[in-house]
Amino acid sequence: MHPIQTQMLKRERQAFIMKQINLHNRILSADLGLMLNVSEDTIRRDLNELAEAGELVKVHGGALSKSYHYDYAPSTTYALSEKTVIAQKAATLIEDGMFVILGGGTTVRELARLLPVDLKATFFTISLTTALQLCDHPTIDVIFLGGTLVKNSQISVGGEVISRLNEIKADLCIMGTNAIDTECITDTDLEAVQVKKSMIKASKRSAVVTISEKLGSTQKLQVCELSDIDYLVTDLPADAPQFLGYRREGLVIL
Amino acid sequence: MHPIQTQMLKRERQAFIMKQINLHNRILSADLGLMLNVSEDTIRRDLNELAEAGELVKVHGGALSKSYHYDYAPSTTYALSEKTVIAQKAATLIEDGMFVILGGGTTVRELARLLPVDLKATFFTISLTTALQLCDHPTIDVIFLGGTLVKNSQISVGGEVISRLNEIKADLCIMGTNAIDTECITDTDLEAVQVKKSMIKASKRSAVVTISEKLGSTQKLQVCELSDIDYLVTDLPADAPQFLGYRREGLVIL
DNA sequence: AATTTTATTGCAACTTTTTGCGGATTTGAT
DNA sequence: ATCAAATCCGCAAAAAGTTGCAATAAAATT
Repeated sequence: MHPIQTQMLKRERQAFIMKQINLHNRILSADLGLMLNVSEDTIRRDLNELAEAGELVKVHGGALSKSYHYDYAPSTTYALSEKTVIAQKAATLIEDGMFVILGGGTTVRELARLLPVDLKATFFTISLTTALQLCDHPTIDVIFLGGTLVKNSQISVGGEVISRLNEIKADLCIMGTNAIDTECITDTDLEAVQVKKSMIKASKRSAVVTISEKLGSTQKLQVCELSDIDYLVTDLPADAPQFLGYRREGLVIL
Repeated sequence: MHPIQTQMLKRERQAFIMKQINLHNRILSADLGLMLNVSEDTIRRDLNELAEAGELVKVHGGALSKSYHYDYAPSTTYALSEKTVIAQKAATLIEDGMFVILGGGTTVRELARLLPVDLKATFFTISLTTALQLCDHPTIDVIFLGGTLVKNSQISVGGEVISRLNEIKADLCIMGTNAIDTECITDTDLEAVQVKKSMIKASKRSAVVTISEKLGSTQKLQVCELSDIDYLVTDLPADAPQFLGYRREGLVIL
């Protein structure tokens, strides 16, 4: 990153700035000043002009690419399209007559929304929003596993839920997760972790649904080992390179 | 989860925070401070700004995803203004430290919405929507009484709920009703009626909330005699002529 | 080519924004 | 009730931005 020697025209300089922006999505005024060997005042004037022309977004300290994803979609589910893909894949795991335990989270809710209309199965859930979604389905049975409600995540936890789960032997359990790496599934809330453990124990098979962004992340509390789950469902194709290290005997990646 | 090295623009930092929030639904200020290598004060200021912009929900210690918040749609509620009046009157029955059982229906949900923000009490409910509404309250405890869900009313019924209710001795029970006349409270759904009976039995005192329109109507299944309830809360003033025939020893009309 | 005009640039003084810190205060959990 | 963590408040330093202006460079005009 050496300073440019020769005298530059304003046009060239601004072209150079745009190149940097498109390359790195961000740039600091101070860095540009050094690179172009002009005062930061000049840089700022350039950035303001380019911002005015809509070429970039000026912020305190530098500028960001217009395509930079700093504008978040409000009031809609994050990464909805990915979650829809996941939900559709996960839905194929459910067959008529099954007993299925569903957890909380927006991905599972999306699954609940996309269940085939003619499916006849029995669902247990600990999530208020998932339960509400399931109530919209005409032919399934829905059983809510009551308990103390965690306000943030709107799921029920506590001994009540766990002892109920101990009485159940379901065919399948589908849950989201906060974090997953090649070793284990982890989460942040102790109570929720307890319940998830029980959900897995109460099911013949367990599926974890998650957007691929979460692959490789870790939280403080362990739900289970990766080997304890039977299906991993993400938005990626099953043969994606991101699954390196995740593949093993007995784990089906969808 | 390694700290970020290079100097970050504020906007980038906030975008990073939003990503974490959307990914993990909740995040601690302390963790963000470590990840981004800035002071917690800065994180808090960011979180407050994002909260102000409606991008997330700020809580003590960190922030939550906005996607977990019950979006109440008041426009769809029939006779909302009457129900609001009722809810406000009924709310006066609840005092700090009480154990309260809440039923389903839009009037009760409205009550849940209008609880004083500083109320400290424990609520039991069988209604998904009432429970969701209660989850928005900062200081109360909420316990959902699980069971088989009735899809159109989104309440749980069945032996499960009833045996749970048998274990509870609450101070107050507040329920809506389908019909009420000078003799008794009646309803249409057998399962729901069973649960209501148990709710009343599980409470020292019982309140029925209903819009005055329903006064004088009758359904096929009896929940209880009018004398079994302690409070009748409607949109009418307590001395309204419509209450002729309803007044009796031990029934307070609000 | 000389000259006028216009635009660009850097500088200095001043304002605003951002950030971290100490201490008072509130909050949440025990 | 008690105690530690989280938050709030004000402040001060550093960084970034703004403005006016003079010097200089580029462009236009004669």
